[in-house]
Order: sequence, then structure tokens, then C-alpha cells
Amino acid sequence: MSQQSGATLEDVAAVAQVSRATAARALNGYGYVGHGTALRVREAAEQLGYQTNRVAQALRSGRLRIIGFVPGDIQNPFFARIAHDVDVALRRRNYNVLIASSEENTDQERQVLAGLRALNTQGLILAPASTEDNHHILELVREGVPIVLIDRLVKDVACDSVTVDNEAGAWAAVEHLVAKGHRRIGLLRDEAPIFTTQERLAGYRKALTDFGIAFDERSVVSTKPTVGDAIAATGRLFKRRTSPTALLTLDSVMTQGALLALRSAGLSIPGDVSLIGFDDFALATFTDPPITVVAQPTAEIGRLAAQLLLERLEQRDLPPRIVRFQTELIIRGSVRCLPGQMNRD
Amino acid sequence: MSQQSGATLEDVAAVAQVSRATAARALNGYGYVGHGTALRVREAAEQLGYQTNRVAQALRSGRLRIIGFVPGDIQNPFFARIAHDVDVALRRRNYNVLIASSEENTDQERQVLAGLRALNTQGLILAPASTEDNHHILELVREGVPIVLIDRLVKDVACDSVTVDNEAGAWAAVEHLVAKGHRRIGLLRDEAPIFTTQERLAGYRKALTDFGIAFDERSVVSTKPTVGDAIAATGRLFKRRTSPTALLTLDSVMTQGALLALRSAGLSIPGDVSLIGFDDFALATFTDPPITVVAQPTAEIGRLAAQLLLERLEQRDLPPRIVRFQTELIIRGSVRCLPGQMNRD
DNA sequence: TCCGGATGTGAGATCGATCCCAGGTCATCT
DNA sequence: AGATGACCTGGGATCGATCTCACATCCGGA
Repeated sequence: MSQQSGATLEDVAAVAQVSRATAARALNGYGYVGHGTALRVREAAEQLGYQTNRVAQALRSGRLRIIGFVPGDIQNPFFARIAHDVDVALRRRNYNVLIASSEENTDQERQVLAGLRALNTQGLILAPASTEDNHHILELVREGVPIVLIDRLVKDVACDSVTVDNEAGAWAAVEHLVAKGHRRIGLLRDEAPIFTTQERLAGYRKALTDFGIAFDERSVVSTKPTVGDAIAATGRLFKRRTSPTALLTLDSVMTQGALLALRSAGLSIPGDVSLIGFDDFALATFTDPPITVVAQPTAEIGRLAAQLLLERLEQRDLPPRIVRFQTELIIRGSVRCLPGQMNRD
Repeated sequence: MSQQSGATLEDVAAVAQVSRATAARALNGYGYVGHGTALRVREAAEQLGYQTNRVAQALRSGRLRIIGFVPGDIQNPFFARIAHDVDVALRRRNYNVLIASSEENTDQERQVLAGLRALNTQGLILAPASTEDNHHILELVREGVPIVLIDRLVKDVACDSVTVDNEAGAWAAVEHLVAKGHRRIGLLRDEAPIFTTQERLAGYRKALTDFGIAFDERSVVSTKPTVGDAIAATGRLFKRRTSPTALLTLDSVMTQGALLALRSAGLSIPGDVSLIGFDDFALATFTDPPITVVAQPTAEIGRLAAQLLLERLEQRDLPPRIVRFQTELIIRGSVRCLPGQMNRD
């Protein structure tokens, strides 16, 4: 590990009284090796507790069996779940996962990626912090670095990706609210220029248009991606005279903020305000009432991203594979049917 | 990253028309280098976008600037938080964090550690899966591998650690319940032989003894560490005639299971059953009522573990530093004062 | 003028695994 | 008998960064 890092191939060879080359052949099973010799080498290796030095191996071969995983925030259960699935899938193939969060910051993302490249990392699973500022990512793709984008896409970059149809998801949420008679539908969003937020916002606007509801700028509140800021932002939204009868929150942090803000304002869900959150998470089923959400296939994303990456590692010239999962509206108890509406569920 | 991994020191030296040795001196700032030469080299490096190859560096120096982080389960918000803090603290010092979950399995832990050792990893932050089965960990410590245990200790192993006083935490929870008049206090625990669970159980038993309550084996239920199993286990506990009036859950997964089970059994909190959970988590403040918990100083653990590790990397012969944080009982609304009891809060 | 130290520079070795190639020993086949 | 080829083994080079050591210079002081 660091101190006496154990026996080297040279040591094994010495004990087995052969050359390094022969020892390597015996242990890695290629080329010609005599029966007795092979046995002696394997015994020597066993006896010395020999383990190949992955660093030396990497220098020679140019490939360190490490994959970089760069989420926006590892504390977000969404990414934690993906991290776990990626770890499991890649370890099965003898890769390790190096996790380095971008903390939703493009500069940090750049630094992290530079560090990973210097490590001869074999590939990347990345949730880009920004849709626009993508020069460094384009560069990687251009150089042929195996890379799978998750959760978010980047403009003009052709590479493997696993995302979700955010626009349709938000659209479906609004449709559901409209069907229940809501027309003043507020929106709480993260202010960062993240792909998912933009798509979800687009879905919201499209739905309003489709259902003949005028878009009201004042119904949309942007805020920093912390629960505290989300609480304050929700407060602003519901302080106005004609406040919304329903609220769509664009991610789980926003949902948590909204929940706390509404509670402390004495507004009941769904009595006073109906709520739909984007992204399902444990909390949503524990509140009273449980919250209706737009769920993403969280369990699929990490597994698939790892698989795509492994395939690309084996075959570099594959065309980009772009996967979009559909979301699912999980109806729980946080949406109320407004009076004068037929409850059609 | 993997394809054309960029310029090497050799290339830089060629452009600057010097030898590798001189280029290295110029870039790393040691030995004698002429002014003009140094400038030429730096310009050449700049122009070629030279980055040192960390793998080659690691082979030469025997040290790859990577730290292994081995949690029990990266999806547990407790570990996710620690992972984040460790990542931040170590990246500041140019280390990367390689995360590999043991999934609470000793065999997998062994494999993971072997993989990390083969990588020349510089150090480890580890939450051991088992208290007993510790041969592999002892071995590492004996070899002088820098290692910091978190959350859990291992028998007979003398190394740095950052843990929490679980026994006192559980004791305080029981004390609180007793003060509110409860005497039939159930316990829901993970069945795995994890250090924290054992300590918390000990605290529970000690408190019962201290308050003159007989320990009743049937009040303690063990289960696999999944929400589903915890639900079933809770069900068993409350199906008996004289079921507990209060429940202590030993980790957040158990707490979630208990919450769902009690709800579906139509038992209200705290009306029918009082509840205290070990480990605070977002959910606890969102339920109705919010849940009284034994909180750990989650924000401190990762930061401190990283710091201890960095210190040890610089100075190997430090004596083991053993840090125990105190827990904090956060009183919310899930404990009821039984009739005939003075409410002393 | 000559010498010692300060100053610059490069050749070569090293880290450990891997692989090419040359050299060797056999047995078999013509 | 000589040749062909299968089988086995080791020497040495390679990956890229770093460090030791030897070799140059050039200066001021003796």
C-alpha cells in the first residue's frame, strides 16, 4: 500500500529461479511455459503474497483501471444511488471508481477532469455542471476519451449519454395539475444553468401553452440550490396577493424547501396548495400527505451508464449511443382537485 | 486520458532544447537551472499543454496521490456526507478519493482493500464491516499503512479513528423515554455484527439496568438492513399483546422502516408509540410529527478523518489518535409523556 | 596564473510489469 | 543425417518522471 509494498515480480522470479519474463508468462498465462516451471512460479507468488503493481502495469500499458465519476453533488441521493450502481458494475470488471464532485461548478469540473486525465483514467461518467460552458468536455470527446454523460447533456457534444425526458416529465406534471383544475401553477427552480432545470422549465412552459394558460413570469422563482434558499424563495412566491394554487418544484432540494416553507407559513398540502416534485426520494413517501412526484428510473441510470462505458472501452469506434428514459408520474396525496372540477382519477 | 495522452517531459525537453533532467528541474524548481533555460522550458510546457503523468510519477516515487474511502454503503446519507467532506479536504491537497463500498460485507471489504493496495494508494479511510473479522485490517496497520477508521472500531487495532459515543447516545435516548414515563421500550436493530449497533445496544441495556427496568429479550428485534425488512420486523414487535409504548431505532434505515410500519398498522406517533431514532437525517424533520433523534456530528467526521490522515501521511510515527464525538439528543415531537408523569421538559 | 567553489547541464539508472526477440533444446519428418 | 518446427527460457527494451552523478563553465581570490 505504501510502506513495504510487498513482493515484486522480480522477487517471485528469484524464488522460483526463473527470469522475470518467465514468471510473467506463468502468472499471466500467455506464451510457452513448462509445467513444472509454472507451478514453481505460482507457488513462489503464493508464498510471497505477490500482487501485481497496478501502477507499473498502468505505466507500461498506458491504462490504469480506474473510471472517473463526476457528479454534481455526491450527497444528492440521486447521484449517490448512481454512484453505488456504477461502483458495483465496474468493480465486477476490475475497475475502480474515483469519485470527484464538481459541486456544480464549471471551474472545479475543469480541474477535476484535468486531474483525472493526468491519472490515465480509462473513462469518465460525468454529469456536466453547465450546458453552455463545454469547451473542456468537447476537447475530451475530440481526443477520443471514453465518456458517458448522465442526467445532463452538453450542447454540440456527440457522445454516449443516459438522460431522462425532463421536458415530458414536467409537462405531465402540469397536465395533471390542470386536470385537477389548477391554473395558477407556481414553479420553484434552481437558478444554476443546469440542463435538467432548463428542460423541465421548457416542459412547464409548453404545457401552459398547450392548455391555454398564460405564462406569468412572477410565478417562477429561481434560487440557489440549498434547502434554506428554497424556503426563502417559496416564501416570496406565496406572499403575493394572488398566489398559486399549485406548485411544481424542479428537484428534490426545492421540494424539501417548499415543504418546510409551506408548513411554516401555515399552508396545508394539498388543502391550500397542491405540490408536485420532480425526482422521487425517500422523503416523499414519509410526509403527510405523501408527495406526488415525477420519478426518474434511478435504478437504471448508473447500471446502464457503466455498461455503455464498458462497451466503449472495448470498442472505441461505436457510434454515440443516446439513451433517454421516460419519467413516471407517481400520484400520491399532495394534489387536490379544485372545486368545480370533475375528479377524473 | 487514454488515447493520445499528451506531451511527455521528453517532448517538452525537446522543444526547449534541453535534456529531460533540466526540464524536470525547471518545472519542479529544484537544483540549478539558468534563468533563460527555465523560461524556455516553462514556455515549451505551456505550449504543449504538458501535464505530469501521475502514473509514472507514482511508479518512481512509490506513491500515487489517491486515498481509498471504504464506507459501508455510499447511499447512506451519513456516509455520503462524509464522502463529500473527505473529497473536499483531500482534493485541496491534491489527493483524489477512490470510493469503493464494502456493502457491509467482510469478503468484499477484503477484496476492495487488496485492490487499493495494488494501486499504491497512499492511505485509507475505512468503516470496517465487522468488529470481529479483522485480520486483514490488523495486517494493514502492522505494515504501517496510513489508515483512519470512521464510525466503527475494530478489536485490538491501534490506529487513528473518528467515532461517536454510541453507548452514551443510546443511553440518553432511553433516559429521555424513561423520564417521560415509558418502561416498555422496544428496540429495532440491524442484525449485522456492526460496531455501532453493538455499542448502541449496550447503551440501551445499561440504561435499562440503571433505571431498574428488566431487560426483555422479546422487546429487541433484529433484521436485515433494508427498509422492507425493518417494516416486517417492526410489525412483529407490535403484534404482541403487551407491545412497547416506545421504540428506539438504531439507525436511519430502521427508523424509516418503523415509521412506515407504524403508519400502516394505524399506530400514531407519539399517540400510540413514542419513537426515537439514532442518526439524524433530512427525513426526520419532515414527518408529522418530526422525529426526536440522537444526532451525530456528521459535519465534523469527514473533515477530521481527512485531517488525521493527512497528518499521518506527513508524519508516520504519530501515536494513534482516537477521537470520540458526543452525540446530541434532538428533541422534536415523536415522544409522548405518559399519563401520570410530570412533563419535565 | 592557478585553484576552488558556485553554477548549469546531460547521460544514465531507477521504479515494476510486460513484451519482443534471440537463443536454446528436443522430437519428428523427409 | 539433416532439417523443420514445436516448445521453453532469458536478455534487454519500454512506459514517463525523477534523481544521482559526472562533466562543464565561469568567477573571484590567492
